[in-house]
Amino acid sequence: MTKEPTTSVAVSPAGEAVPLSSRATRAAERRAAIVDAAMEEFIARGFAATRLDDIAKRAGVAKGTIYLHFKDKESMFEELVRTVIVPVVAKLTALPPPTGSVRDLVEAFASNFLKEVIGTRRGDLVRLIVAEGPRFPSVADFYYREVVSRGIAGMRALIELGIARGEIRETDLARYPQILVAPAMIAVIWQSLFARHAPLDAQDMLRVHLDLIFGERRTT
Amino acid sequence: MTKEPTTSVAVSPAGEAVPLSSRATRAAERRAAIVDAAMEEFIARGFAATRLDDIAKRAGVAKGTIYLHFKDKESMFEELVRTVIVPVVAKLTALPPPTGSVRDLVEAFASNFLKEVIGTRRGDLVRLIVAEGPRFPSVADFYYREVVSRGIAGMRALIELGIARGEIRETDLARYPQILVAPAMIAVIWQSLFARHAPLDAQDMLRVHLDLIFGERRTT
Amino acid sequence: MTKEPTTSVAVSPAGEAVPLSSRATRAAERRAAIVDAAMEEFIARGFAATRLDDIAKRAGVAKGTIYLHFKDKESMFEELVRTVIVPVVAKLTALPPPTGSVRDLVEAFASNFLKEVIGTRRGDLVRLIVAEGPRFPSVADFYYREVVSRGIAGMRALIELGIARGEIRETDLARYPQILVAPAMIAVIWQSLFARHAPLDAQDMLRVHLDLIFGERRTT
Amino acid sequence: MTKEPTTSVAVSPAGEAVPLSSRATRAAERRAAIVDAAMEEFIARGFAATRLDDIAKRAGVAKGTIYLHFKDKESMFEELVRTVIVPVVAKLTALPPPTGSVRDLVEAFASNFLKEVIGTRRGDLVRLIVAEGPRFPSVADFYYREVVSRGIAGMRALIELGIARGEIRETDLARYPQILVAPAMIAVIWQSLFARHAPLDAQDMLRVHLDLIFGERRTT
DNA sequence: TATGAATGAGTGTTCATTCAT
DNA sequence: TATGAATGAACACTCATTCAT
Repeated sequence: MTKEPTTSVAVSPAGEAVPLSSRATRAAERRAAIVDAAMEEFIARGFAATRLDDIAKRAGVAKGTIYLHFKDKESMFEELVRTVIVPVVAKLTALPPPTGSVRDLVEAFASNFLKEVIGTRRGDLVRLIVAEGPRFPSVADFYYREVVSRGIAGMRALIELGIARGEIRETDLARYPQILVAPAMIAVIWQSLFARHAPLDAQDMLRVHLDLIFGERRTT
Repeated sequence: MTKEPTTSVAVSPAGEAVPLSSRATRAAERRAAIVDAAMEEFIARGFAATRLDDIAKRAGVAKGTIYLHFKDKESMFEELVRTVIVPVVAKLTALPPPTGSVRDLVEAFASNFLKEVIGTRRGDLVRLIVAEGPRFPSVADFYYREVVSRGIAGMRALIELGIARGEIRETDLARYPQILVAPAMIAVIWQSLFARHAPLDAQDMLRVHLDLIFGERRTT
Repeated sequence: MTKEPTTSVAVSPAGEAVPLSSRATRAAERRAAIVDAAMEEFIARGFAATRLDDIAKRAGVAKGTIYLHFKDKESMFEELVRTVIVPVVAKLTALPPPTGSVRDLVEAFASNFLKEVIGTRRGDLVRLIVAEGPRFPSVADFYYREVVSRGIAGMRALIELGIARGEIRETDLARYPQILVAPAMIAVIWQSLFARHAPLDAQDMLRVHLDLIFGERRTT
Repeated sequence: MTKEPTTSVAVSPAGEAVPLSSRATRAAERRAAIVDAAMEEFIARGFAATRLDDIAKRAGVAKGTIYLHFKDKESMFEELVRTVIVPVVAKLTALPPPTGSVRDLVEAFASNFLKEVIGTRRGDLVRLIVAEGPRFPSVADFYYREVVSRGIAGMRALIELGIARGEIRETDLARYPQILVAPAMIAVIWQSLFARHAPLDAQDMLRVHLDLIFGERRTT
């Protein structure tokens, strides 16, 4: 994903293959390559310790090229987070059809989260935001506005639905949707930090947690 | 606490009047001042962005002095985390008398955690470790060994006791003590990142979470 | 003059209506636009601090276009000075008819100089040459050969005429025509540097200077 | 002058020679070395084209050392001009005893100027200020305030004295002391730019100029 | 032991120049 | 011919580390 940013369709300098990559396309590809590479590096080393040289090398572009797309290192970091988060938000907003039990909904959600976030680049991004948030208020703000507040609102709606339908007994839970997602967040962080000491079966843990909330065991 | 480290009469963790500071005492004081200052700076800026100059200034010592106590910046960071964590571990190990209900125990624990960690320097330390862990495996290792694994073990013991006594119904919880502490960890991180967007009543949230686990409401 | 260089109908130094701009005309226009823009920028910032980007933007051409007209930044600077200086030299050479007194001649000359040079772009060019001369020997050489030596020769001729006619008493002046033009040069530099501190009435100053040389007061 | 900035008294690592250079002295020496080196480089290349690396090398210090004495390149340039100009001002202010004729005074002054400025580093400094003044208003301001305005005032006083004593006929000259110094300034610039094309006998030229002002020839 | 001046490798950023389109 | 995206060498400035005092 990060390795081959240079050509989109044809490589042959001869010409037979149609050069489908317009100037704009090429530019977009380069930008994407830079974003990917930067993501990788920022996650691995944090903002301050990341060298633009390394990003450029990894992206397969010259250092100066970065400055055609981003004002400076800080803006790059900020825009990067935005760029990467937006599609996640999109998926998050694309709520699944409200059929079946609330538990099913939440479980589907959790399952998706497990697949898409925990142990992936996106999970590392969460850790990155936790790490750099205090030094990048704009990033923390953006993340709160776009992800956290929406996520909390969505969870709250689900919880209230669960309460209304009698699936959830603990009515106060609606005041703290954070509780619903806390184990998932912990799982994300755990995988980054302690996976090699004690691997965590995130899926099973989340199931137990849902049992706690929805009251009964599910036979998977 | 961090501002006046140069005093030669000293406070001493215990409290008796100190004999006017021997050479060794002076050295220990200086080291403590450096540790305090470094803690503050590392938390505020992260490892890479922290300047030894600033640490020295804040500690009231010359830059060179730091090198009389620590080999280099990395070692300082690693030892620092150890130094600061040890007393926390001590308290954590000093488990309270096993009288009363398990819920009472856990609640006392949570209350202590609220007071001692959330919204304090120590809470920030947790975030710091999350942030820098991947780049400082030794720190992550140490933290896992000294804090996390012990904490998990302790929680598991409590949970098993709760199950044995019939206070906790969800027997699988013993497999994932992380669930018990997840909301507390989330609260720590939340305060660092989103407090100004949406302040979180950590105490109330933890109570709701315990209601979930222990099944019934507590009248505070 | 510098703002709208892209016009395709053109002005042509002469004045006749231009035949809708041939390819060659277009090229000449572009080159002129670049020269104007470069002049402006070099004067404002000096050679080293001037960016080709800015010149291109001001000239309304792409950066690469500059390289179709000039080999590189240095050549551009050198050719630029030549290009701008040539018409000045032309005027200077077009000595006015030698009628009337020498003082009248010199005064006409000074008056022209005041109008055409002091406080104008051309005056700034003089300062630019003073500034960059040492780093651009070819420019200094060219300027000396085309402007200074001719000017000195011309002044000397005038002075000798003045001496022959008895208008100038100080015969040694012929050895140092620089003295004749010194106040004018100082006025040029003064306007660039100190005008806002203490504006200088160049015209009046030159009159006083001529009184000094020609011995009597002139009633303006 | 610029080459040996490192030790002030003794070199021998042995120790017999008294190490007269205190810490403060050493620092002052280093600063002086940097100032000298910077002066040399700025004069040779102008502000923008001068590399701190070269200044450091020439001064015999590490690049970082420069930043112990100056905030950045700009401040260095500004302070440099101040530092170098101040002693000149001092001499200028130390007006010679007002005995003898005004012409004698002015001639002494000119003679001193010839020796101390024309063809020396200080003369180049004047050219440097002319060159960089527009981009460093603070430098132009300082130069005007400390040198130009004082110089003009001093010259005017002399001229008025000359008029009062009947040595100077042209009473309007008092309004433009610039005329008095113009040839000297021109000489300074001429030496920097055109000396190799046509060397100028500045001393003789100034004498002719004074003849013009004071009316009669002096037998040297 | 403590200092802080000095060092110089390292990094973000700029900009003249090139070249595929 | 004209473009402007891409390049990468160059440069100002920083900061961990050393060491003479």
